[in-house]
Amino acid sequence: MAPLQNYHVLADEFFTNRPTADIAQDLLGKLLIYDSPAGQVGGYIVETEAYLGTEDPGAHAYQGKHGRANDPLYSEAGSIYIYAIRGFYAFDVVTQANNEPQGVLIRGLEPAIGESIMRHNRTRPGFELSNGPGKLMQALNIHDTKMNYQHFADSSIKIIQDYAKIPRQVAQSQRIGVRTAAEWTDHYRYFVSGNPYVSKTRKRDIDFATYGWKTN
DNA sequence: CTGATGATCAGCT
DNA sequence: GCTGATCATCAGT
Repeated sequence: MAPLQNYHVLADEFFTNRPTADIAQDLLGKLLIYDSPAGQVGGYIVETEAYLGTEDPGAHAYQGKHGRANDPLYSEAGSIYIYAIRGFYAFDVVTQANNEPQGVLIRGLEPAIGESIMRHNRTRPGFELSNGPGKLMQALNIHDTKMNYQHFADSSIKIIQDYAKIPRQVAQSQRIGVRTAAEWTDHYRYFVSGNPYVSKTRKRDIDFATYGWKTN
């Protein structure tokens, strides 16, 4: 797909007024684009995780934790929250109203725009381009938190409503790298079943014919 | 190919 | 100093 000039970012209402778990599922198939210094890059969201605020033992805002690093989570819906983890960076969309620190972690991207630029940003071959939260940030060439607090309406990163794909089947699992009580572990990671850019996908589970998208 | 292990660094205490 | 919403490597199928 060639770089896009005409599109509509997802409205603020997309990120409010319903459970963050629902928002995380509806983000699958949406196109994320980034106007990087090297040119426009982007891809389809294939894996997400929901983080549900102060009650969620896996969330950065658990028990009201609130500091400089996670403050963007407390800002308005549709804002960007980037954080550092073990030498890498990861990317969240903030959901719900101000001061309601919920968000959706973007964990996998199927490249669609500027793939050659993304490949140049990563040394690993094949699907390892962007099948994980830290990996996709390397592919986008984002290595800091400077875009924190920016809103999709006026950021060089955005998630748009045009050109979206529809998953044939959305699968769910426990969240990766989060170990908490059982009631919080089962249902908050969502992914396009059969898509190879989903992290931890086994080769035999890839649907090479459709990559897990509806084709008609 | 798959599962386990060590590396690594920003942010908090 | 310590702690991860992780990644690349390696040894065993």
